[in-house]
Amino acid sequence: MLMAGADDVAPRLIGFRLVRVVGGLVLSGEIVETEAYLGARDRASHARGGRRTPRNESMYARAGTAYVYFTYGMHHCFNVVCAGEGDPQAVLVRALAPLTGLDAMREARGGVSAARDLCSGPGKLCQALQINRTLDGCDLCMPGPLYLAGPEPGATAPRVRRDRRVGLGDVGAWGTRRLRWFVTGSPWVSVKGAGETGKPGGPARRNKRA
DNA sequence: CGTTCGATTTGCT
DNA sequence: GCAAATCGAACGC
Repeated sequence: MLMAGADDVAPRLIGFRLVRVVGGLVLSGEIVETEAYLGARDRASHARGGRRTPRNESMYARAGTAYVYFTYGMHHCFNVVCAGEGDPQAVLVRALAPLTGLDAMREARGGVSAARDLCSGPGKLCQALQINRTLDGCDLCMPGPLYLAGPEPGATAPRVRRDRRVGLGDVGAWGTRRLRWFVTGSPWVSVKGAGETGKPGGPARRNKRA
């Protein structure tokens, strides 16, 4: 299931649970928003052009490996590597509906009180679940400090909507492809470009300098 | 070795 | 709406 193209895995991960075990506590949430990064050909990917560096090495690992990177000098983002070894495709997890360990999440988030603000963004959820580069490269398919679990038994499959990816620079046509998936109407998704208006989504943002 | 910039978040205008 | 925060990776010379 995890070994497939990122645009196939991303929508399927919606509804899965992300589980973090730390300090004897279990912090977890249901995945409600994902984005696919399609590998060497994808201009928005860290592996664009086949780039392979110490930072993105995990993207080239086998399906089910975690890719955690540090950005903007202060935030971490968590991805699920999903293609075959040597094929750097990954799914960015952008938001969770918190399930367990809410108090620990609040503390890790610096006293943020609103549950809505705990995991509604890729940087937020990493802070809430204490995910950092020490977890880069870990196996997400086995119970451990960080792993994936299927939807809760009996859970109804959420209605999913798709839209363009968020926060990209100028990546040409790759900026308009609808490679983001999220639960329709969910209050837990990242606010920015939530796409609940029904329109296709505005023009690609952040085109600094010509 | 210097410069640019980022798969973001937050707070202020 | 817009800019600051903050630092390492990537890239040019």
